[in-house]
Amino acid sequence: MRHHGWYHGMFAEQGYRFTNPRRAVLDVLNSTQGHLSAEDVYFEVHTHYPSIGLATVYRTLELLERMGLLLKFDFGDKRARYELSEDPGGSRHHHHLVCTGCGRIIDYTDFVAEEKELLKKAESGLSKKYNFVINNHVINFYGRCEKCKNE
Amino acid sequence: MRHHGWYHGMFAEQGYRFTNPRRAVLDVLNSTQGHLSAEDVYFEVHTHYPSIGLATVYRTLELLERMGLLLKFDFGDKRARYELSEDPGGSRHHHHLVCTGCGRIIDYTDFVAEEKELLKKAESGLSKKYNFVINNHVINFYGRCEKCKNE
DNA sequence: ATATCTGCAAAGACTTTGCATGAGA
DNA sequence: TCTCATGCAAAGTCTTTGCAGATAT
Repeated sequence: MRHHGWYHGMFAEQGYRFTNPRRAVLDVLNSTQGHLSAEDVYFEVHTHYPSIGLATVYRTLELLERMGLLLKFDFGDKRARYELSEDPGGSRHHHHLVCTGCGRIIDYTDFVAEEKELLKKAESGLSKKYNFVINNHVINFYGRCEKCKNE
Repeated sequence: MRHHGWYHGMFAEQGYRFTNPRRAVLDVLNSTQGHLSAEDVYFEVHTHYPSIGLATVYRTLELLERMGLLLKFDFGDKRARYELSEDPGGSRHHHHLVCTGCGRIIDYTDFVAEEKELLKKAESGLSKKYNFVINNHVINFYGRCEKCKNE
């Protein structure tokens, strides 16, 4: 996990300040496992720092996303979900199974090797063909979990 | 392209009525190429049938999605995007390249074979392991198109 | 010192819903 | 006929923004 000093430098380099609200949001993201909504983060932050407002949480999440530290997902319910980004190959890199019944999200790390190979191929081919620089990708599977499959 | 009779039967089977607004929405979806927002559909429908309201468009899109005729996407701007669903292997099956600069969406059909193989493998493996029935998947690439890459 | 950041409340954007009227089977 | 669908406007939900006061460097 990354430490405050590392973040501090990262922010400073890009002309941003490493403030308490930002530290608090990062601590939550680091200590909780993924797919948190903005409100989830807000509640969690709020238990430790009640003075931090929801708008600041949104602004911080947006900043972290711009800095490339955070990924923003949409799983089909209405709210955006966030998790710290990790390179494919990193130990926490994963994709998602989304239950359209109850909204449950399952992380999986299977087939990472095959995925990586395909993605590498696709990324280079597509960026050449369309003169498009690819920064990121999303793979989601949608379906019904064991609790919801019989509805 | 599917014709009105086919749709009529499809609706009737499931206890729905094949009404003018629904016909109009389907005509728009069939005659325009993908990733339309609800408002896009509304404007298009509206030129031919000014009496049809936005709420009905939303309700129709939601119904079509439930019927499995329509796919709903979120490309990271705020609004949902819709396109008629097509089985992998169908001639119009494709995935998307999304420009995070200008929002442009490029359809591509490359690497479909490799994708299909991986997806088949992943779907069967994951559904077994997690006892999860997979109905659908999304693969998106995010990056910068040639116009936006130098910003 | 001073440019950036924050909290609050208000505004914004997209989508959903209630209800009386209208239309398909 | 009688249930389902529609139109309109109002309400809902998540997210963004304006601005005065606070904070990091």
